[in-house]
Amino acid sequence: MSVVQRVTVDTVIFTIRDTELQVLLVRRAIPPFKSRWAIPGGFVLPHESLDEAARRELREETGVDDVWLEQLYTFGDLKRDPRGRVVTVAYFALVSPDRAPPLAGSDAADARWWPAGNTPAPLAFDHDRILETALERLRGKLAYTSIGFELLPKKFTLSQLQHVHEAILGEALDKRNFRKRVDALGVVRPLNESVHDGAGRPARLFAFRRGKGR
Amino acid sequence: MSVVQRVTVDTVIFTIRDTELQVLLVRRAIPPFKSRWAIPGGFVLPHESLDEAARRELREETGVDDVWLEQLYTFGDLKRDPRGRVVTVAYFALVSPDRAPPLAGSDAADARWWPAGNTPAPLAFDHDRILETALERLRGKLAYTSIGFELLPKKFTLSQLQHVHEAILGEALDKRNFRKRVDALGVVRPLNESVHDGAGRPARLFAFRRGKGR
DNA sequence: GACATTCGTGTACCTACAACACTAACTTAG
DNA sequence: CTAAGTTAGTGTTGTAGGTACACGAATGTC
Repeated sequence: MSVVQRVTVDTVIFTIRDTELQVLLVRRAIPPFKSRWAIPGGFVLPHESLDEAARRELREETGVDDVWLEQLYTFGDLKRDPRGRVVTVAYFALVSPDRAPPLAGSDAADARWWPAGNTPAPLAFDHDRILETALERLRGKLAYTSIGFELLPKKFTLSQLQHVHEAILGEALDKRNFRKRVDALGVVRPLNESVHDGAGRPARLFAFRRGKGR
Repeated sequence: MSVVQRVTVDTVIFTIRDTELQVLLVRRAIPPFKSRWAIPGGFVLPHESLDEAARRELREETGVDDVWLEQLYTFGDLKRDPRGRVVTVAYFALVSPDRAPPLAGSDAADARWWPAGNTPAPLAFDHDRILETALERLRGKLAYTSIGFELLPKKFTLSQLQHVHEAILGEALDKRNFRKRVDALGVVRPLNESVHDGAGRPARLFAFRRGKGR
């Protein structure tokens, strides 16, 4: 059979750090695009499904597992890789900051978190486009799903949740309207605990009421 | 390089026939799944992008080009093909009934349109799942895009447009509310023509105001 | 010309979203 | 210990969009 292709998975890994949406990038050590930053990824091995390959990559880069992982889009332009055609199945992952490693990266020495809106462009390959696609999807799903909770620890305050939404959407939200909407969704459960970080009144902790996943 | 895979594109081709959403299937002439019905598709050739491969398949099956074509999802489970792993990038296409060939199929002798909700299950491979995914996407996009127009000729009546939506959603819609919504969208332009098919009052014809594409 | 068929139109209710400001609980500085 | 600073928490009102609902108009058929 001669119609074979090289197939990779690339995973856009998001987290929240410093009340900001950040993305994990690795610096390429070898050509092509040597020393440019790239979305972590690698070849799909013969014995694993696409989802398994994405999960393996994620584990290798961050050490975490059991996080939100979703297929994004498949890119297969002829000239996206100068070495010849490589089809890449892009995924995106959401890692809560309490599980995300501070500096990340076990194998790639040069790996770090970058603000999602301020990456060291241009990235390698067509990765700017992949990142842009991931951001669009993330923003789109925020409105009509509970995906925002994936970026928070199990216990969180409503202000933290609001900051996540604001970081992703890039705009300020009204506190009362936000809390009203969250309440109407019925997906959070108040706990009998508070936290007090720094100044101000202590905040009630909440937990996500899982419908499925996580 | 040993990490290579077989990659195919499969295209779910929709049209409207007899005021019903229908899908084009081909009957397999060879194993595996010999004589089972399947979504048309084929291998991606080395010199073409994924989009080009999908467009070529569509042209080969239906003879049409220049129709709505959108990438759906990529399926790469290990056992979706008994011969070994084949990654398939699924697309879906919307063909208006005035361009869709009545019986369709140039190369595959056994090709025909089936009601989308009543296909000869089980289909070959994981094609039932692919079809289901395509239907979900189509229903989802109907609400917030102008995708419904892709399934109509250039000139159409509002009743026809409503029938398209009802066929896809599988439920009856209120005529006045539907027209109000279409009018509010501002994407149709009334023509100074009417059609009269069979009985009843003649219907005004409308045209789609293209914002992009088609 | 009576009947069947499809086209075309408006109003009232209700629900979801947007705008908007103050009090509560705690820490820090003086 | 008191005043000032900081973050948490809470309701109401207006508006826009969605849903429910019924009849006259234009044509063909018997």
